[in-house]
Amino acid sequence: MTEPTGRRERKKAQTRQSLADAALELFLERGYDQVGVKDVADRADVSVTTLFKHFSGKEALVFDEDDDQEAALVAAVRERTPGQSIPQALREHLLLGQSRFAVHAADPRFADFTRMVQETPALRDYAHRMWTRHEAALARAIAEAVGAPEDDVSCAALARFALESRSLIQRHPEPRRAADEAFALLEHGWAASHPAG
Amino acid sequence: MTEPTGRRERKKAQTRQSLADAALELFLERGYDQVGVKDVADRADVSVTTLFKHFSGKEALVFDEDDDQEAALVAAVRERTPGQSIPQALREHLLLGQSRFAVHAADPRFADFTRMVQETPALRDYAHRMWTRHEAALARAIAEAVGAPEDDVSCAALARFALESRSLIQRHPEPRRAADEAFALLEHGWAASHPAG
DNA sequence: GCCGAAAGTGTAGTCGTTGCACTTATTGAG
DNA sequence: CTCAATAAGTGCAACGACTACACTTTCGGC
Repeated sequence: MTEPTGRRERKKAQTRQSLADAALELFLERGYDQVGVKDVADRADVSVTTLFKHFSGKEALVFDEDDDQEAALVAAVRERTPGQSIPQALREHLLLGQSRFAVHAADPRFADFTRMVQETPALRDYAHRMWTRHEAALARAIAEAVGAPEDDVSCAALARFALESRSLIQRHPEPRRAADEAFALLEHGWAASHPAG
Repeated sequence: MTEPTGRRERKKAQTRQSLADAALELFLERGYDQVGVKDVADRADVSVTTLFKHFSGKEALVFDEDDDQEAALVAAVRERTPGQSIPQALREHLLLGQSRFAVHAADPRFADFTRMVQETPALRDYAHRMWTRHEAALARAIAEAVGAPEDDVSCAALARFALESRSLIQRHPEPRRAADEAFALLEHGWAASHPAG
């Protein structure tokens, strides 16, 4: 699967990993804002210049570059089980990620990590950005799925709202229930549950 | 109405205004990223230190601190015309701001300004932040209006989605139509307009 | 008139980030 | 095997946003 890479690429990957590890340790130890990129580079025994050759910025040190998240999102729409609505498919996709989450939730390291991300504005924002980056692709996928024009506003809105739901769900103590409510709103509308106003 | 200010406060306001003016001119002239805070301070004939006593950061130089936007948002929900739904009230509130927009759209200066904001990531993000900052207050207002618990997820979701709609609407060539579609989705749900998926 | 508060100044510093010129190691081709 | 191209890594100097500090000036209330 992950094959015959030369010594060069191996060393490169190793350096990258050292940096990521050093960053995570230090950030968890002292807190993100209390750690300088110099500290991270030092612990990884690497120069600051090298650090920035591997990561686009300080925040990127703690997030994996997941190029396939976009593909997974699009697939969730395109290959949803027949008869299932798009909002429902997206809700399930989100909960899947959420549960992959819960698996590791036992590991206290992981819990501390997500806590730190949520409490550090720079990291919170960065994570949100990485996630909502796929809005355009998702909007296109939805439009294609229902045969709407590529720039249809409803589709763009659904894409935006669905992606925004993630942080809504994540900060809730009971993610599944939160997801159900948020996506019920998207699916059936405000009027359905609040006829009064 | 807003008078009896001493010479002190007048000078302070004047300094602030000089800075805002200098910043706007320079940013429109050369582009946001091509201008340093030093340049702005120099043109306003003020030290950099003073600049930061008046503005929390470089981005804040071009935005008015509107403390009443939150109040207006809450009022739009609380004092909506009887029989009007909350999403509709919010749609109208957004379009009102949008039209106050259109009034000035004739001024080419203003058009250039908004173009610059949309094209400069730092400013786009800052504006978005300033706007969505009122999410919690809006969510509370909605919850109160329908008699739901203060932390109700549907209300929080509606607040988030309504606020997010703004940028969706703003980037659309036909704002009114975009607003209608986005808020129709919120009001009646995806299923209402897309029974197929 | 006096005194404290508040506006403004200059300097020096931190921190993230980049550019540059350089060394070193790996690789592929002849 | 050799050599040159390439890419990783280094150290230094710099830039730009921003802050801390110690200081001067200027109002405004008593």
